[in-house]
Amino acid sequence: MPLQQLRDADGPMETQLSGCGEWIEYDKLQLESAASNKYIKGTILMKYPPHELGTGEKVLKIVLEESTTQPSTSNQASINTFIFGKLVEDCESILKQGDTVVLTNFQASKSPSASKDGRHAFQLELSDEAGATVFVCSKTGADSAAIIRKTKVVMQDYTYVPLNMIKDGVTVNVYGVVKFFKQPYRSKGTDYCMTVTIVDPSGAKLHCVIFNANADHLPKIYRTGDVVRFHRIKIQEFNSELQAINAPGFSVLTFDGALGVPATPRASSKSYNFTATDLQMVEELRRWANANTSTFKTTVTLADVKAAEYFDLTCQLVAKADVDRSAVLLKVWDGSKCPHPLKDVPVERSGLEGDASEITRLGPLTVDVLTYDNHTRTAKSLKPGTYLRICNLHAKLVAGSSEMRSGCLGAAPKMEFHLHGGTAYGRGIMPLPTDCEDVRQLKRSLESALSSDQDSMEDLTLLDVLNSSSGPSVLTAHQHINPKSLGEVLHQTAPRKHRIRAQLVNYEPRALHQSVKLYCPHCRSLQEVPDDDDLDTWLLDDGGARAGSGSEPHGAGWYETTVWEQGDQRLRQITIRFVKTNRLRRTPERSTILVEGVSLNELYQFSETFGNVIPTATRPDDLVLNALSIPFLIQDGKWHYGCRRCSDPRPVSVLQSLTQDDTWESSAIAKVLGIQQLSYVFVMKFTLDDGSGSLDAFLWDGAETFFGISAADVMISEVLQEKLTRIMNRLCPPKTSPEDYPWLECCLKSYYVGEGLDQKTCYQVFDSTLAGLEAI
DNA sequence: GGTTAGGATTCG
Repeated sequence: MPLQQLRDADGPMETQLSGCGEWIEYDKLQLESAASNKYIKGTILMKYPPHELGTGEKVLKIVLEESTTQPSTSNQASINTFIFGKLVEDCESILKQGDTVVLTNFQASKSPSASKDGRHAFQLELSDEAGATVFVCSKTGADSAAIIRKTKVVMQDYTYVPLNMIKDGVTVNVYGVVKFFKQPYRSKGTDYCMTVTIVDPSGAKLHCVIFNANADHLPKIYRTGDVVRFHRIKIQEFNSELQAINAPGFSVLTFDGALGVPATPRASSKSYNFTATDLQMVEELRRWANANTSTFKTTVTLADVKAAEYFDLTCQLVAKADVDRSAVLLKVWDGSKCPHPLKDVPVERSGLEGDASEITRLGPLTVDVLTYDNHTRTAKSLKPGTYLRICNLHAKLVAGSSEMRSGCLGAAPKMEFHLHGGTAYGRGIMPLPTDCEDVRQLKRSLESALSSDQDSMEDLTLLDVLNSSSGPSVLTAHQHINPKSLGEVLHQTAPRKHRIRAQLVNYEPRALHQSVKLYCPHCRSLQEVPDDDDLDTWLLDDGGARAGSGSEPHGAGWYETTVWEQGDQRLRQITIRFVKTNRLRRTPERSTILVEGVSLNELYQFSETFGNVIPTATRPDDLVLNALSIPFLIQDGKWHYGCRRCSDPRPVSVLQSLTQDDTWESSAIAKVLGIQQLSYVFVMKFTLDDGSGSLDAFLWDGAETFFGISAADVMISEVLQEKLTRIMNRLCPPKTSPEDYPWLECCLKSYYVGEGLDQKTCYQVFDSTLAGLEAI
């Protein structure tokens, strides 16, 4: 209820306000968007006549004084307060000078008149759009008791002016499609600034300048073509053209301009009004803009960049380095290969911030971007791995200096990428959130680039892990290759494929359970499978310690909750949430449960009974996954882990989207939860010897085919673990002299790892399968 | 009730 009256008869004001949060004094106010858990109190010192905006919406200005009991000399003691929209009508008739009011869900912004009127440096802005409530405690209780109203929460009906209808001097609401924008940058004054040009089907365009002390409150525009909704922009004339500037109560929503993607508003404030009419408006503008694509820039990737062109690049940061005082180097990639010869910016490897193996692995696809002047500040703040849009990047062709010196005209000039200083043409670097449409598309390009790179002959990551860690015949898929001796193999350059015949004289790890690792197909890193002791500790630390916070997250109707106490060493509260589904038959083995506060033993027990078990933890407003060192899902007894580097975990509530259908596959669960699943792989090192030479070869990719056993299954099956032991004992028999070891035939491929003098040749067993396993 | 900017390439 936007306006409520409090009566003395109903008890002390403080009691009546319980539930409105905490009282905040004027000098503790902060520049934040509406804080729902705080209220502010004051006496009405002045009340001005309401004023109408060009939108038809009313504004009421009142001045509040902190306290009537303690006279204060502080200029913080009175504060300008602006009330917008539907709330004005009620406040205008009910509020009287001298009344005490309490305000919630207000927004504090800088007061531009503070230096003149000597009042508080901030002002308060209230609108029902932001959920503001005004409580009034009238002195003349008898009179106003008659006008207590039960006002319904009626949202303001906003009117939007077509861009060709706007007039000088009015404050209006508009919708438009972004034709040009400069991303937020620091102005020479006190605020961040952003300029936006919008267009609409009326054919007119409007230049807008938006300021805010907090860059987060500026429009979240990611690209031209985005749709924006501005509330309360003031129209004024500049250089004989109309321009818009943010007016008091300004708010903005931004939408992706693509057809068919969800119209999810990116808001400048925590609460906003969004109706079905808005949705129609967004869709209409999207249709119009997409039918007139000629007005917007086309997407350019590194593969299709032209010489001397300025373009916007959507990419991921791989590494960065300071070059000098005015330049920072960014190494970026977008999954495509730039066809031009590239100029590399010389920097010390030690000066590069970023994952060394990533820098090496992605090297052939990365480009060097030099950023200058004002952009170095942004560039320095970026973390490798961040997704970026670099706007107005200059693809510059430069003749190589050595070619110039040797007079070798005609030598291919090299391409350099510069982000020049200044903000002209929207120049700048913008980190993109991982959930935006452009990043989704970029990730697909990066993934496909990685998977087509799978066959490349280098894999530093794998080698790093192996170096730091502590008969039967074999059928090969390449019978057409003539077998070679290991002596010959050792004398040939890499990369090359060979078929060999040798004895397995040693293998590692000897403890076979250590041969199963977790592998991320995205970043290609390997990690150990967590052991039980660690898991038990992490589970109780992560889940158990916080369990029992009591309150159930909001909107929790999609599961049923059961809670009980468990008293072993320390008292724990176990929470089980049974996810409701549309299924007629709900059997435990087809059910999904969310568990919290459980020990490892209990987790094992639940996973034996229930089909899907998801360990969770409670946060104040949400149910979340635990740290990714804990499995995010146990499905049919299989423990699924997520990659800490490549996952972007979402609140567990997103699982609701699965309750409508039957797709409770681990991959579907991982996808909605934002988890990059790790797969179980075998990783072993075979020492092979055929008398002519000896070498170490890795067995991993293809190891499941080699053994005919799945690495994930071997984790949960003692039978398979015993079988693997028997296989290895057959291939490399203990208590037997080496000359009696069986001979294996298999395929080997060689590849280089490292650079320069550190380069070495490695070998990998591939495309090979053990035969005669039935007998083992 | 309004300083900042007010789209307009390029030193590197």
